[in-house]
Amino acid sequence: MPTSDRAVQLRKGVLELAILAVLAREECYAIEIIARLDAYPALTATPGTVYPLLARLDKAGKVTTRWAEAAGGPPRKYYRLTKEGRASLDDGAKAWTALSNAMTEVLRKEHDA
Amino acid sequence: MPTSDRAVQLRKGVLELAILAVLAREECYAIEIIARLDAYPALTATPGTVYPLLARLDKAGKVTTRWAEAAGGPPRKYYRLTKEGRASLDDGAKAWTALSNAMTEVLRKEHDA
DNA sequence: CGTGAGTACTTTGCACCGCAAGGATGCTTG
DNA sequence: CAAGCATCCTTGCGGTGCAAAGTACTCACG
Repeated sequence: MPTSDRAVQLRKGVLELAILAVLAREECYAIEIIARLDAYPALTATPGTVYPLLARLDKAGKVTTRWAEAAGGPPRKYYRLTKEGRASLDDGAKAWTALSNAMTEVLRKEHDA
Repeated sequence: MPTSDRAVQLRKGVLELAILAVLAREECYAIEIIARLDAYPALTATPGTVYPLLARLDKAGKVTTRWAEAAGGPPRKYYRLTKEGRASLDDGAKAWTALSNAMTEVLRKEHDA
């Protein structure tokens, strides 16, 4: 196990949000996304996680894809946020904030008390 | 909004932590825990979630249980945090903080940018 | 030319979690 | 005793993250 089992569970649902956020900045291809997330140690993700997730986003209409030839390597599949994707990101950011605030409060009131 | 709701996914792994935090304050029985969590709108949980979760905590040695007669109702099963449970809570709180900080940062840098 | 290294995409199968729905039991009150 | 409430527990489904393995394209080098 690369990370504790708890971290795996905590990440559920969060990675989708993180990826939407990354794509909000600019169009990316999968490995680029993974590299960006790697900048945040708690958010590292593997291809086995990211590719199915991107496929889901595509199917849900939250992103569009386009193939582009790359110099010195196989073609890359770029993902771009749609309006729906942007709305989903905004929505998710609110849900995250609500959850984050609730947890901060419960940990402070109950745990530290 | 069955299980496909984003909030449902975001909650994964978080509820265990929230329950450990509640039990850190004082011994509780299941319905009491649910009521406490209800004070935090983002953390409401149903019996179908809480009972299996508590059974897991028990099996993992993070809590101990004891039956107590209750005036005006069936006996209640009280859950109390063990040392391991306390350690798991401290550990989880750190993992949560790390994830929370990472998400806050990624949302700010990528989303708002 | 062909072999290997590096880049990039995809699929499969497993383990875990939250939840709705339903069921079982004990205590109280009319 | 019947109705109602409080409390506990189980089953089955859908969704997610992950490791592992597989495919395909390009370039460098002998």
